[in-house]
Amino acid sequence: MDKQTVTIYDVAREAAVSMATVSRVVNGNPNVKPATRKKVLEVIDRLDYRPNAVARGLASKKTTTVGVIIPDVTNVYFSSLARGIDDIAMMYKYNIILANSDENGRKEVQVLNTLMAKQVDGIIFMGNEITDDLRKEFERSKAPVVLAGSVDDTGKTPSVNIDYVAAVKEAVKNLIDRGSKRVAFVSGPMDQAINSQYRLKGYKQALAGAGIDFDESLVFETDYSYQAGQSLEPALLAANADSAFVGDDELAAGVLNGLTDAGIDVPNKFEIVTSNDTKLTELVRPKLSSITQPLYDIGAVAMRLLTKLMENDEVEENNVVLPYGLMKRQSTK
Amino acid sequence: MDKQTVTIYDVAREAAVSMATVSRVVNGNPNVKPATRKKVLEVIDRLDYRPNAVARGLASKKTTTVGVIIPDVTNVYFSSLARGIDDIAMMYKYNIILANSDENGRKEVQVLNTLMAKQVDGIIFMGNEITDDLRKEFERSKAPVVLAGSVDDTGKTPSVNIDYVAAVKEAVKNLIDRGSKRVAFVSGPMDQAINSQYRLKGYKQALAGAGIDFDESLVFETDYSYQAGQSLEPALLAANADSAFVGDDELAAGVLNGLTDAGIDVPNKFEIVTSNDTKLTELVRPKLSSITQPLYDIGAVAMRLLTKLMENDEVEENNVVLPYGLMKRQSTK
DNA sequence: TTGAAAGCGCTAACAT
DNA sequence: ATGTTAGCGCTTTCAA
Repeated sequence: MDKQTVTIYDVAREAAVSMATVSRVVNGNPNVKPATRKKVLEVIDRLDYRPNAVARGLASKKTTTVGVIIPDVTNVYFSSLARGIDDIAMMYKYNIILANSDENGRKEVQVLNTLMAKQVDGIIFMGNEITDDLRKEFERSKAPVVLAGSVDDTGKTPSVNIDYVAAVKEAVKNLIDRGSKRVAFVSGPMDQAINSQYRLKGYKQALAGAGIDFDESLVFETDYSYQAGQSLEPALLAANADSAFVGDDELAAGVLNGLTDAGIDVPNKFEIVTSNDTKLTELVRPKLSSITQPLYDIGAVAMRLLTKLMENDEVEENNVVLPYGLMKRQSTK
Repeated sequence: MDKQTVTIYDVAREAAVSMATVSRVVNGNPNVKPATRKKVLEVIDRLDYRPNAVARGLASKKTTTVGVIIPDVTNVYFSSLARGIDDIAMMYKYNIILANSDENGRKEVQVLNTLMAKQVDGIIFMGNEITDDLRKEFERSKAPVVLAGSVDDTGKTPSVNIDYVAAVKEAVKNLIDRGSKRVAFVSGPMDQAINSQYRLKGYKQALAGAGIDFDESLVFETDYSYQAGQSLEPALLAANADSAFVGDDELAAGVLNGLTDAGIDVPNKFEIVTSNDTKLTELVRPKLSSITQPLYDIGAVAMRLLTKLMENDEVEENNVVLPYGLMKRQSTK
């Protein structure tokens, strides 16, 4: 009935060798006489034998799959990282189990547990609020964990990022230097360390550098959505802001369009600089000036770091910081 | 050294029952006396026992993971489907192995093989060129395959789509009815059935319905990228087109911006209607009018269909067609 | 309601 | 260079 599955045993019998020998040729072990190898290969081909990765995983305790936790695949920032992760994973013969978390702590812990149950060899985590619960899970995981584009302020978890503080500082300084008197700080949830500990810090440093007092009323905490940005226009104007640093591109696109649709001239009356340099920045008009980040590379380097951790290779630096840049487009003068 | 892994055997010993009993309580088998269940649960908790999904997979021949082949996660159309897939998968306790294919036939076949080697219980395939090689793989797979947002013109593979012919026909008819004399057909690769067999057909039907002769020079075959669209502007004008149907949103955004940046007034001098109704349509200015598709649902329904196939449930219809719509925004009059 | 025991398909010592 | 033989950790008859 069922397409009869061919096992290593069948191959061994047909080729008149032992299972061990078949296993050796399948795994490229050099200790096989060319003649036998040829014979075995011939039988494998004839029977159309395909090794069962699950059985292999049980016996060898390696599944060659890694778990990837992502807030939302639909967000271009994260999917860009994911693409880098998958490409490098494939290069090193790993597969990816992808799970959306919505940055929901409960979901994250739960997913983490099922990934561990599935015996993944490693985990890449994206998400900006590393709660203690989460950190505890990371620690008791025997599979190494790497953060991609996500910070753990304790620095305990290996990670790949850019220097968010410096990047925001520079971006905001530029705004001020060009004459902006009241720079708004528009960010996602402040309970995420990346916003409260890093970006806000860079913002404050830029203000301090210019001798400007920090003004709480210029801080806009919202969620990462286009709509949220769009509806911010009245508040932004009410606060007398004349420019904004924004922590996410979709959010920034919303801010931009909200302003423009209300007749505000960007960049002449209001400048905007965003954070992630996703392709969205090129789609809108005016195009969004942005901090640039090597998105694909953040994912790729994170995966590469993970392979080293999984294979117990030397790792010089557990917290990799990749270079950022500043790209002037049309939303700044 | 190693965090000692707790096995079902340890639990059985500690609870003074057999492995079979432990297995029963773990799997919610009702044939266990409440008292024993309680005792076992208590030991599981105390030892912090976590069932090994790989061992379970080997013994039960079910891995509760499905493979998902996607052209590129970074494309919002596909990532939107992927999100629907993952949510429903999670709801039914499956995990997703996600693999990017770049719609490259060789890669697709290879990925398909590693997914089968990993004993996935089912596969969701996105990608619009189902070659014979691919179809052959589908057939010899014991795991069921479902296409999401992707057509197999032979209709042999279960799938979830909208009626592309009717949708394009209607979109183009609207353009013509509003006065467009020369509607361009801008699509991705023509070796993809969705373009050559479906969309083009709808386009031709609309022309025929209006008594307009098909003009080869109005067909623009390109790749699915923003840049490709942007650089199409001279050709579009040279062909004397006064409107365009475009097969992909990123591509359409490129066409729109290419035109606008060249000083063409959209929609007054040139109308554009796109195909996928991703969030990109709302980001650009003017906003893109589009065929609407229930993107998330296409993924969700595909995954739901797959669960039925995997569990041998009744399936009324193997080729599900979801409703489409037409959304007028600002790129059409 | 519970247990014994035979696998699932493979890897990895260990022998030879 | 090749074979023998334990497992890997679990599910699943089959008996009791």
